[in-house]
Amino acid sequence: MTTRKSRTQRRQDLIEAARRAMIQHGTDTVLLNQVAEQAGLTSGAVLYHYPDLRDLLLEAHHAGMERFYELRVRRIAGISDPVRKLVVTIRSGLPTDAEDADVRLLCELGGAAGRNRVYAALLTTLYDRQVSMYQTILELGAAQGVFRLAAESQTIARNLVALEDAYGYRIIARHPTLDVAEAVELILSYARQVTGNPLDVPAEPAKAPRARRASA
Amino acid sequence: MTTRKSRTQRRQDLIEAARRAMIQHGTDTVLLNQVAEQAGLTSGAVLYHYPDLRDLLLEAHHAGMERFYELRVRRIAGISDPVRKLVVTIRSGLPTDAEDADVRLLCELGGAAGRNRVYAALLTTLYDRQVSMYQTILELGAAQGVFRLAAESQTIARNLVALEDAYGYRIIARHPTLDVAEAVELILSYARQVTGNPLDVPAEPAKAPRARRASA
DNA sequence: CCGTTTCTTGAATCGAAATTCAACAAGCTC
DNA sequence: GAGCTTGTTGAATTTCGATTCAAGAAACGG
Repeated sequence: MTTRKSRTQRRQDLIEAARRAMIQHGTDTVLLNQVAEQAGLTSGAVLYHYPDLRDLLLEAHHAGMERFYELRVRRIAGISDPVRKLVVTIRSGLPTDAEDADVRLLCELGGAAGRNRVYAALLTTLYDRQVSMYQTILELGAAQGVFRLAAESQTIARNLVALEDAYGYRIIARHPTLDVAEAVELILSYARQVTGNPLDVPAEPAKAPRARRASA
Repeated sequence: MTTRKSRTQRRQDLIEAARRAMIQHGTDTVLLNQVAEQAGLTSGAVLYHYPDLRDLLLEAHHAGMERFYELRVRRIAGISDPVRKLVVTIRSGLPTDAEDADVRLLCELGGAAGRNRVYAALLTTLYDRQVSMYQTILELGAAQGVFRLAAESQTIARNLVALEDAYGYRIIARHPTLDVAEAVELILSYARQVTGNPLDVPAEPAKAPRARRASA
């Protein structure tokens, strides 16, 4: 039936399938068969590659996180203006909408982190990396005299990431009056106060949006 | 074996048992037997009172949320000084530590909200109520001339609640360098900037801490 | 006390999903 | 293209938890 594939290729496929399955059915309610279905295989085949489903789920979460972070890094890679850089970073930290697959997965992870130390560690790492990212931007801007920081860069950076996270949850939970645009404004309100910069950057023309797997 | 109890009393017990069980095993991986065990009953008895386990879980989440909110309201009930009020409110929005039962349950809820509309609605309501709470405090302080608000009260209130939420998650996930005291400082940093008030309030002497059920 | 209602148990049943495994197919090497 | 390795299936088996239910114990009202 299904064409045979190389070990590494199939594992990659399975990780993607697991991501999709988890977003649809939940990190710890997803069934082996649901992952198999997403991959277009049978449960036996999945088990052949991952004798313990939990290993696969962990790898999938890891990959999802990595992808999310890498995407953000890539988005600001070419930008030199600190103001523009900061604004784009803020925008890239929020889900595109309530269906955003990457962020939904992260929310899932957040819920499980209270019970699962490995997931907790994963999220902690992501948080810290994002803080560093902001910190770099802030200090660069300060060095160039564009920002006049009203607190330590770490404090600001931590708060910025915290705001992103929290609004991510709200958006995923479909808050009726708190959409993406509103969340951006709320975070910008803080960022303006604390950088002493109006942060006037026109909205980008909508480019290719981030992958949206949860087509349910 | 177990002593017989009145309908309402037993239902109350079951809600508490469900709370404990969910914190230990996860909102949507908790087993009927685990709830029964927490209640010191058999699965049959649980089913007698709640033919559908999901109803019980929902009530338990609802009760947990209500308790969390009510506790916060009660904490600031007697305080008239807006500065003190604001600071106490900020402190009461964070978990006492990584084991804090109430907040762990809320995090669970957050993770499930992406898939479960009812849970999402529950959290949205809680968020909005907390925003109102802050908004009242902020406007009262502004009216008294103690605060000089640097943005709309709703904007500030939304950001304050968002920060609390996010740091709650970090603390529950045991971030190694972001403990409760640090989180309070981070939020206060924002609150100071935006109220134009130094918010100098000595730490309360540790009173009876919030219930900590997750003794696992 | 006696009968009734309410609550609880424990064992039996049912169902769903995980796990195992023999057979088979598709590449790969020489 | 024969023989080996690797990947995949599908059905059988096992496991585990939910569900049902007959029976019994505790309160309660007269």
